[in-house]
Formats: sequence, structure tokens, C-alpha cells
Amino acid sequence: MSGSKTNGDHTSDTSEVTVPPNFIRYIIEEDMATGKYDGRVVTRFPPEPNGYLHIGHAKSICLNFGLSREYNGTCHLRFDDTNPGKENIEYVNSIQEDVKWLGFNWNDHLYFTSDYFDRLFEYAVQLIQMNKAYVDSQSAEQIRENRGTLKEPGSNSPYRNRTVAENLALFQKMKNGEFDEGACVLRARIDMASPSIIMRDPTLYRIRKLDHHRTNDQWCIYPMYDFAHCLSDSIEKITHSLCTLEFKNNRELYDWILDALDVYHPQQIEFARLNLSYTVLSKRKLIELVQQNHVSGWDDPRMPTISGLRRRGYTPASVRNFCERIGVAKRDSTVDVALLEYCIREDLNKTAPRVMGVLNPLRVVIENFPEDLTEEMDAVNNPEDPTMGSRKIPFSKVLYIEQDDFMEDPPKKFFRLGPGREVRLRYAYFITCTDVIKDDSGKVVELRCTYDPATRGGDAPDGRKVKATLHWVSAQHAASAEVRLYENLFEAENPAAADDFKATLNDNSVRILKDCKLEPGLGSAEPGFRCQFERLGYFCADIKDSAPDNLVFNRIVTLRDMWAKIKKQQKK
RNA sequence: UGAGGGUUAGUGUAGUGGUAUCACGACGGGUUCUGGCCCCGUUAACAUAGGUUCGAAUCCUAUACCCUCAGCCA
Repeated sequence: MSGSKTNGDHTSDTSEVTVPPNFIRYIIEEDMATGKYDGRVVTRFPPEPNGYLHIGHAKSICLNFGLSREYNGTCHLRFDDTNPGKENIEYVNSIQEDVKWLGFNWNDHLYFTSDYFDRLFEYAVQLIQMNKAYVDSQSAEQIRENRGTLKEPGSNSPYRNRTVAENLALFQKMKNGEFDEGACVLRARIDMASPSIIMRDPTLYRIRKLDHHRTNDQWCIYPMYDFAHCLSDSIEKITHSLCTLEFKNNRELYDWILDALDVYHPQQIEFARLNLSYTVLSKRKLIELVQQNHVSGWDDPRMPTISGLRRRGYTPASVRNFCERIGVAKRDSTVDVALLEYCIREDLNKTAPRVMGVLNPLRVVIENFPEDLTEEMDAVNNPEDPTMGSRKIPFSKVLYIEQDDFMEDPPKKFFRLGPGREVRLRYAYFITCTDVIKDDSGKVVELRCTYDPATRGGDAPDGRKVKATLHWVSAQHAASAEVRLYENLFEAENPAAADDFKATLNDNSVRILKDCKLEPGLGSAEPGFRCQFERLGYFCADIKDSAPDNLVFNRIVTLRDMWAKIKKQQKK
């Protein structure tokens, strides 16, 4: 499943968090107790294949598949493909890939609304025969005008009283392609004066002379969501049809259609969609970011899409845990993106091997270390998991440390290296800075240090302590890599609230570092390999751009950073 | 009220007449060869106003605020 150098995708054993109770589970338990559906639980995830899945869909996926698993039911994957103008096969493929990656399995329950087009047509005919639907020949504009407003009732279409026979014939002609697009639609005959606008003779079928990605040119009329969705649920004997809050108003119509046709009747239950701070989750906005090249594509590591999270280095388990932790309720809410970051740190802390890598190298020469000697130092692979063993790291006279780990004039609470100071090099020796070398502009370009041979391995026999331990890499042995540092794509906590959400894009959302120095073992890292660069964060070899001879690492998330907080406070 | 939903610490969430839950965050401390992890502690909430009740986040009434709906999108 995963290569020798990849980790986490399908094997992560991070224990799933306990699912807190929620109102949907209470409904299901009640239904189980009363035998409403003979103890069955059948849910479905019904994406329209018109875009890539994002973290908000992950919430729905985890909910539907999770609930069905919990109650020994089934969960269907159904593509709601009723609008050929917007949908295509690229999206149906990516959606399946993403659901699988998240760790869910629909088994043989893969369905397409388009598979039901014949039956849906028959249901529409039945409605006409019952005099509960009619063909309206008004234009779209006329229909809009006659719908009324939020406060005023609508008025009846002049075509509302066509006979059953007339409607049947007209609907057949629509199907046969004898009308142009827009010439007429099929409408439910409900009530143009209904206080609920949804119920003012909603459109059931419209004419679209477009090839469909599955049915090709077989149809030129396509059912609307409200007609297709409830009947698809009914056909599949869904028990609990979960959807987001904005469909609450549509439930009245969902129920009306199923009641009118007197068919199997699932119950629709609405929950609040996910909002995440510092990100946008509307399909329209995400597609805009892609099309206007604000990001490199749907799978740009800064995107909240499943494919973006995957490429960034998130594990499926971390996304699932996130979806459990955020809970399910009916009120609009915005989850702090810090929770998502917590979830990936939690997972990777337990599973990711530790490694040393220097992002912004500062050359260090150990003056009293032999010129051509290389020592092998023992390093623990993961202090959280002894079974992950240890490795050898070469140590030699010329090293790199992080530029941030040295200050010529250290402020209070800066524990790292400075002139005359002694620190520990992780798994190696104590070193003391004896000299600072600068270029003409005054920039520090090299440090001269001495090491204490007695501290090999990292402990001083005389018991003396140092306040800091630094990561390092041997210059002559280091592997070079490009490292991409990511931050939030947006600076605004709620970009969608801005006049133009793109104006709140973060200019620093990606920073590319070219000649980073990594410990030599990383030279063979396969794409998808995740690890912790000690003291810096969790990183993942890019699944598209990285190769063993051309390393590219994405920073998934930083480590929690106390020093960064102290620095911030000191600035104030 | 045109109609339908919603409102519990900074954020998310539990609670369904009997001590307001848990998590994230923030803050402080301990531990530490990662300023990580881990451990301990602090912080901080029932939208408002009435009512019922021995007792109300929970039941009732009113008010305020937020969200959704006027696609031949989903």
C-alpha cells in the first residue's frame, strides 16, 4: 500500500477520538428503538461532480460513513449528476479517490442519479397523471415575475390548467427534443400563494440539449435537484438523508413529492456545514482561486481541498479525527483552523520519524575537531515510539546550524547560541562559540566554535547543563533540498466577509527555500514520506515534485513554538 | 415573522427539570538532549426580560440578534 519510505496514509494507527453524542445519533437511536426502518441504517454521500471535495465535504463523508458503520448499516456513494453543463468525469474520479483516501469504502454501493433517469421520468409522468404537475410554457423571466416575492404571493401561470392529456403530450415532446431549451419546463402544481417560496410550483424538469458524461445524448431533459434527490433516496431505500442547513426549506418539497407519489420515504435531517477560520470553503470561491492562478491548482498544498490537504501532508486519520472533534449541530459556526493543526500534530507526533534539517544554514567550524574525521552519532528515530529504533548521523568539522539559533546580541530568554555561549548539538557534543565571522555588509556568515570531546552523545560527565539543544547537519554529508513553507492562504479570519475575499490573500502563504541542508539519510526519501524536522515542524516530501535526487519538502505544520510566543511578547 | 431555522467560556461541543461537560486556544508551572511531546494548574459561557417550579440552559411568554429561501444550480 505505502512505499518503504512513506508512512501514515493507510496504516496510521492513531486511535480515533471518542465520538461525542449529537442530535442525529439520538434520532437514529430513537428510530432503532421504535423499529421505524426495521433497524436499518442506510445513509449516502451525494456529491455533485462539479468540483473537488474539500474539508467541509470530509465532515459530511465522516458523518455519513461513520454513522452507517456505527449502526452496522451501509453508506452509498451517489453522484448527483443532473446538470450536464457543470459536471464531468474528472470530478467523479477525483471524488472517488478522495473518499477512498479518507479511509471509507462504499463497497458495491456506487450510484449515479443519471442511472435513475428512466424511473425519474416515469415518476414525473405519474405526477402529471395525478394532475400534480404541468408543463409551463412561460419564459424563465415570466416564471420569476409570477413567483411573487418573500412577502407577496405569486400568481398562477396561464398554462397551469392544461389538461392531463395535454401535459402528457407536451412532456413527451420535451423528452423527444421537440422544444428548444427554455421553451418550457415541467412544474409541480402545488400552491403559488404558499408562504414558502420553495412550494410555489417548483420546477421539476428543464430542457438541456447537452451531452451528459454518462448518458451522452440520450436525454435532453434533466430533473432538478428537488425532484431527483428525494426520489433517488427513496429508490435506494435510504433511511436518514443527511444534508446541510440550507436545504431545510427544501424539506417540505422533499416530503411533498414522496407523499404525492406514495413511495418509500426516508427522513431528511439537516446539520450545519463546516466553516474554517482563515479559509474559504465555497465551491465558487475555490474555483476562482484555481482559475485565476492564485494557487497552483486544486491540489495546491494551501488549498482546503482533500487533494490539497493530502499533498500538504495531512494524514487521513488526522482529518477524520478533526471531523469527529468538531461535532455536529444545527447552528452556524466557524471552527478554528488551529484545531485542524492540532489534529495533524497529534497524529504525526506519534508516527513520524524525527530527522534533522537546517532550513537557513549558518556555517559552523569546530576548530578543535580533526580535519578529516567523521564520527557516527546515534540518534533516536522517535522518542514517542521506541520500536522505531535509531540511526547513525555523521558529525564532522564543518557543520550547518539554523541561522535563527544564533544571535550576536541575545535578548533575555534567548537560550541558544551567542558569542562565548555553550549549547548542545543534538545527539553530538557541547560546543562553545569563540568567534563570529561577518561579510562586508556585517552579516554573520560563519561561526567558529570549539567542542568538548567529553560530551560525546550529548551529556557532560561533570554534570554541567546547557540551556539549549540545537539541530545541525554535517556540511560535507548533507543532502540538499527545496523546502516550501506554508501559512494560511488568507490573512483575514473570515475572508468571505470581505468585499473581495481575494484582497485578503496572504502574500506569505508560501515561501520557497532553495538550498536547505538535511541529514544524509533523507537523500533517498520517496514522495509522500512524512517526518518531523526536529524543532521545526512536520514535513512531507511533495508527492508531485519531489524525487530522491531532487528533494522537495512541504511543511505540513510547525511545531508549537514557545520561543515564537516569547519573541512576540517582547516586541510589544 | 412572508416562511423556516438558530443563539451555552475566545472557538467548537455536551446537557432534554436537580452541582454547566469535554476538547482546542490563551495564561502560569513541572519535566525534558526537540523552547516538541507529556504532566499539573488557572482562565472563561447558558442572548435579554419576565413567568411556572422547592429547583430552569432545559418548560411558558415576550424581545433582541444571526442564518436560509424569490435558479430552468445543488
